[in-house]
Amino acid sequence: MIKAVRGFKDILPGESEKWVYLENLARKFFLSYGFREIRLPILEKTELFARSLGEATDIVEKEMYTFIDRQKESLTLRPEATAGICRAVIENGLYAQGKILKLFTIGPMFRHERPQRGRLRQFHQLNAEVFGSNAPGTDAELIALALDILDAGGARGLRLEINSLGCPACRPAFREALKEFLTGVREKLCEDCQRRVERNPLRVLDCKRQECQSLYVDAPKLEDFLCPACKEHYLSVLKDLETLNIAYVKNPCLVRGLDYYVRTTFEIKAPDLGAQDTVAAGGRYDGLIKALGGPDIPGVGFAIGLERFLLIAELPEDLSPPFDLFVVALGEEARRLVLPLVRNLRRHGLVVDLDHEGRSLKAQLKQANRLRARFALIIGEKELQEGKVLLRDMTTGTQEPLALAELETALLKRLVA
RNA sequence: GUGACCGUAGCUCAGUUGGUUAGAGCACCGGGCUGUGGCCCCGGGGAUCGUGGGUUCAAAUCCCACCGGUCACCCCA
Repeated sequence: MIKAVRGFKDILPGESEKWVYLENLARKFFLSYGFREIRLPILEKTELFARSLGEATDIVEKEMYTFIDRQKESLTLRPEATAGICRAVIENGLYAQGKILKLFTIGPMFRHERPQRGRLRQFHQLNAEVFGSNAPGTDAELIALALDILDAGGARGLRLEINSLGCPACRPAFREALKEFLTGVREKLCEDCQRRVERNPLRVLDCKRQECQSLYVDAPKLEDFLCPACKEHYLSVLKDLETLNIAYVKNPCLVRGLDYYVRTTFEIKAPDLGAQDTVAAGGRYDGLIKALGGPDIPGVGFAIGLERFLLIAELPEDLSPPFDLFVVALGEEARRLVLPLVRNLRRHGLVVDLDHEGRSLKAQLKQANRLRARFALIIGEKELQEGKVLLRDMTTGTQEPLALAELETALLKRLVA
C-alpha cells in the first residue's frame, strides 16, 4: 500500500469541518482588523529563505525541503510564510511611502523535522503581517489580534510571553557582554550551548536545560542594554497591552529561532499542548524587506499554528451541515422522474441525495437515517400510480402525502429556511 | 538526527508457557419485516498478523534488520 509521506496528514471529513470553521473564524478577525488576504506560492527559490531566515538557523541548515528542479534551480517548499510575503510585497510593489499594508495568509508550511504531538512536516499557519509601521501600537495590535482569534476558537489558559531583542544599534553591545559572561561559565554549559557561544550566543538563552537556565539568572539582561529608542518602543508596547487589559509575562530569554527579528518578539503558549506548546509566535523584522532588495520599510507579524490551535480549540459539537432530504426512489421509472427534482432542490442550496443503486426501501430509509436527513421523500410504484408521494419526517416518523404535480414548490416551502 | 514505547479485519482490541481453520465488539451488506429507518435477533463479506530474513517439527507469539506510528530530546507554529 502506498502511504502518505511521513509527517504529512490527510484531513478527513469530520476533521475538515473544524478546519473550515477555524479558518473562517480567523478570516473574520483578520478582516475586522483591516487585513486583506494574500495567497502565495508554496514553492520559492531557496535563496529567499537562506537570506531571510539566516544561513545559520536550524530551519535553513537542516529542515528545508529543497530540491533542484529541471532548470537546475534550487527550490524550497516554504518553511514559513513571512519570507514569501515580503518577496510578494517587493515584487508587486504593494508598498508606498507612508502606506500601512496589512496582509494575512493561510496555508501549508513544510519542515523536515521528526514528527510528534503538535509537530508535522506539513503543517498549517495563519499569518498576519503589517508593513510600513514603526509604531509600537502595531505590535500590540497584532498581539491582540492573535489572542482574539485564539480566544474565539475556545483556546483557554494561554500565556503571552514577550521580549525585546533590541536593534542593530544596541544588540551588539549586549551580545558582547553576554559572550563575556558565557565564556566565564563555559565549562558548566551543556554541549549545545558551548557550541552556541561562538555561533549565535543569544540562542543560549533559549536553552531548555535546567542546568543552563539556572546559570543564566545571573547573565546580563538584554533589557538593560536596549538603546533609548528600543526601550521606549518596548515600554510602549507593554503599555498598550496593559491598556487593552492583556496579561503578559516578560521573558528575557525569548530569542526565537529566526535571525530577522528585531525589537518585539512574542510567543503565545498553551500548557495543554505538551512539548510543542507554542501555538502562536511573532515579532518585528524591520530590516528584512530591505535585506531582500526592497525599500527600507519596517514589518511586524505573527503566525498561529493551525494544528496546534485545533488541539486546544473548543469547537461547537456538530459542525456538519444539516441534511435536508433523502429521496427514496423505488425502481428505475421513479428514479428517472425524481432526477430533475433533486437537481433543482440542490440548486436552491438544499442538501439532498438519492440512491442510484436500486436498493430496497428499507435500505434507503436506513441510509437516510444514517445521513441524519430531516426528511425522506418516498416514491414507488404505488405513488406513481396515485400521483402522490410521501414526505416522511425522519424525527417523528409521520408521513404527509404530497401531490406529484406540485411537488417541487411543496418541498421548497417546507425545506427552505 | 537521537531515545523509549508500539504495529493483529475499515475502527477499537483479545489471542495462555510457540501447538488445529487467528477471534470479538463497532462499522458495512443482507434477511427476519418480499414497501418503511432508529431497537432487537439471525446470517454474510472483510486479515499478505507492518515488511523481510532467521530459530523451530511448528511462529501473530522467540531473535535480527528495515518500514511506519506515538511520545520525548532537539527545534519550533
